[in-house]
This record gives sequence, C-alpha cells and structure tokens, in this order.
Amino acid sequence: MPKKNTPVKMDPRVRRTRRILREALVALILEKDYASISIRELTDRAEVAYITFFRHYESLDQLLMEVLDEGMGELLVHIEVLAKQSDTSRLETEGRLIFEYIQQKGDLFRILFKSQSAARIRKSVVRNIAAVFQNSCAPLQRPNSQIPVKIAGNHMAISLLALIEWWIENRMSPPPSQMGKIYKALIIDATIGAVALA
Amino acid sequence: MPKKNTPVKMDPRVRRTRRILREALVALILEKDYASISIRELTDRAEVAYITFFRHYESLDQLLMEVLDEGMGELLVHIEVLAKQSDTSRLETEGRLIFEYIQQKGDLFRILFKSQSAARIRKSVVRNIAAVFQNSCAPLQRPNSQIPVKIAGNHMAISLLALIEWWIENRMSPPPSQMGKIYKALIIDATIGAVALA
DNA sequence: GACAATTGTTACACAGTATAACAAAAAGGA
DNA sequence: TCCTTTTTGTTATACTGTGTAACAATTGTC
Repeated sequence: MPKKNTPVKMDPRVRRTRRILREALVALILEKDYASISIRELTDRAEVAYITFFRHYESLDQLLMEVLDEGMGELLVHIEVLAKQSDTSRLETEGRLIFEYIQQKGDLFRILFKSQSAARIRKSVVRNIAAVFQNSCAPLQRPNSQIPVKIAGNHMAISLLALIEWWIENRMSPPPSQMGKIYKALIIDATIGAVALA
Repeated sequence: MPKKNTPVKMDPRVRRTRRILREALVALILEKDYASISIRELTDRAEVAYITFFRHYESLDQLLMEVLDEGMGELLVHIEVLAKQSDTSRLETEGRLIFEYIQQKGDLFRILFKSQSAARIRKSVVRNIAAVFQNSCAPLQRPNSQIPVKIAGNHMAISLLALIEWWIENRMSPPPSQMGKIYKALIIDATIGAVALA
C-alpha cells in the first residue's frame, strides 16, 4: 500500500486516486443506499482499476471514515469556541455559526446521518463533543447533585446532533439564526439549569 | 412462503422454526458483531436447513426487525402511561418503571443499541415516542414560542433513548430509582421549562 | 534518460446469497 | 388409521462480490 505521509510529500498519483475515490463515494451515497454500493461500482464510477481500491483502503467503511473525519474535526472546533464563551449574550451568535457551518458542508452531514455504517463515526463525534460540554458543566455542579456531569455532557452532545439531523431532514429550515436560539434554549440553558438545580 | 396468520392458527412447525431462528439470532448478536453474521451461520446454530431461512424471511434485517418490534411496542406503552400522568409527583415513579422494564428486557435493548442495522427500528421507535411527547408539550406552548413542539418532542424522545443507551453501557448503574429522577430533571422538566419560557 | 513507484489488465480462488427439484417428515382431517 | 397437504431437508447449481497474484503499461522523480 502506498505511503500516507503528509499530504504535501505524497505522490501526486496517490493523492489524485484517493481524491477521486472519495468524490465517487460521496456522489454514490447521495444518490443511493450506502449498503448497496459495491467496490466494483465505486471503482467504475471513479474510473480506476478495481484492484486500485485495495491498494489504498481495506474496506468501504474505512474510505467513508476518511471522508467524514475530514469535516467532523472542524465541527468540533466550532463547538469548542462556543463552549469557551462564558459571555452568555454571545451564545446565540455562536449557535448560529454552527448551523451556518453545517449549511456550508451540507453533503458531508447528509452522509453522516444517512448511512448506517457511519454509526461508529457518529459515536466518536458524540464522545468528542460530550467531553467539551462535560467541562462546561463540571463547575456548575453542586456537591450532592442528582445528575452526573458525564450524563449531562452526553445528553447535550446527542441532543445537538439530533437537532442538526432534524434540521437537515427539514430542508434546513428555520434559518441558522433561529436554530441558534433553539439550540441555546433547548440544550444549553435547559441542561445547565437542570444540572445546577437538581 | 408459509402463511403468517394469527399465531394461534399457524402451523406448529412454522411457529417452532421461526422461534428457533429468532433465538439463534439473538444469541449470535450478543456474542459477535451483527454485520459478520451469515445466514449459513444462523441456520447452523438454529439447526435448520439453510434454505428454510429463505422460506420465512427475505433477509437477516427482516428477522432482526421481527425480534425488536416485539419489545419496542411494550416500551411505548410504558412511556404513554407516563405521559398521561399529569400528577407531577408521580413522574419519578413512572420514570423508575421505564428503567425497571429495560432491566427486565436487557438483551433486547442491548441488541437495539449494538447492531447498526437496527438504525431503522430505532428511528421508528423515536418517531412513536416523539409523537407522545409532542402531545404533552402542545398545550404548554405560548403563541409566539421560539421552539416548535415537533422539535421538542423529537428532542425528548432521542434524549430518552440516549439516556437508556448510556445506562446500559454503564452496566445499568445507577439503579432505576435514581435514573427515574435524572430522567425527570434532565428531559421532562428541562424541556417543558424551555418550551414554556422561550 | 534511468530508475522507482503507481496504476492497469487478466486470471483465479473463495465466501455468501438465492433458487430449483426432489425426497423425507410432520400435521390435520376423514 | 389412512390419505392429503404442508413443511422441512438434501443436493446441486447459478450468481454476485471480495480479495489476491502476476505481469504489463504508465507516470513521477532524480
């Protein structure tokens, strides 16, 4: 299998092949069920030899993971920026920014929610987001609180992804500004209130 | 394919075969990855002929769906009972009942969360639970509310399933009574508060 | 231009799905 | 109990998709 060094040092043929395979997979997932896509179908679409796929990836899942990992890291950055904003008045703006980012990378998120095989990736995304929220919740917790911060963090992370999924399925309406407000009220304020009070 | 009348009128051989196949699938999923289970492996385990599987089901997914549908209906009943309880003081007890039911049907829920192919079933479960919660939220909504009840219902349904999944992964601790309290504070009270206030 | 790395072509072994035809066993009614 | 119907088992076969091997052709790099 060809080396996978820094993208700069990589052989241009390898870069090209992998890019073409990623693009072909994205196109195929958006037009049909992921489970029904075969490697032969992918390589035909990408116009590369069948065996070439195996020279770069062990499975379609691995290729899918490479495609999704790309964008999920960026989402996490947005959420981290948001979480560090202790200025509550700015939270709505930051919430809006999340949904504007999703709007921009629409295809990527459509794939994340569409294909069942992305479940593993969703789980790791949830874990990363949950860790961020967990840190935000920790200082608010009272000594004998009923709600463990681990549960609160997980709750917020999954709720956010669910809200994003709902939004995408509803053709991205209402607009990001409105979604930012919903996000703040339903997930941030509600959860923080529950942790602080219970 | 043999007829699928009321379970009473069904041929005893058909009832037996399908029961054995269901049991074998449950056993296999609990001990290995669902995606790696082949039909031949299933029929070997069930000690029936390979072709017999196709005389009853079109795919492993269909069999899995039959297994899960069985128990998810009952869960919904518990949640409906809970939602109709307007007496807030009793909500904790009802929340406890949900987690006691899950404790009882542990294997079923482990399978629901373990296998990616159960995603479709999870979605339909979420839809059903969301509809129940949506009705609970509707009367609380103010005229120009920021949060649509559809989002609130979806949020509560997914949060509940996430809480259940977290609980199962944590070996079902804390106990159901404690989980009932967390459920009430984090999901019911927090969401209702957000809908009524925002 | 020479060498190394990557890609393409062809062939093949293998596992899993799905079906057909016929034999064996079990259920149910007279 | 005998007879008929239905279900299950056995064997064979076609088909699709995965994964690898050997070697030729192409492309990148020094």
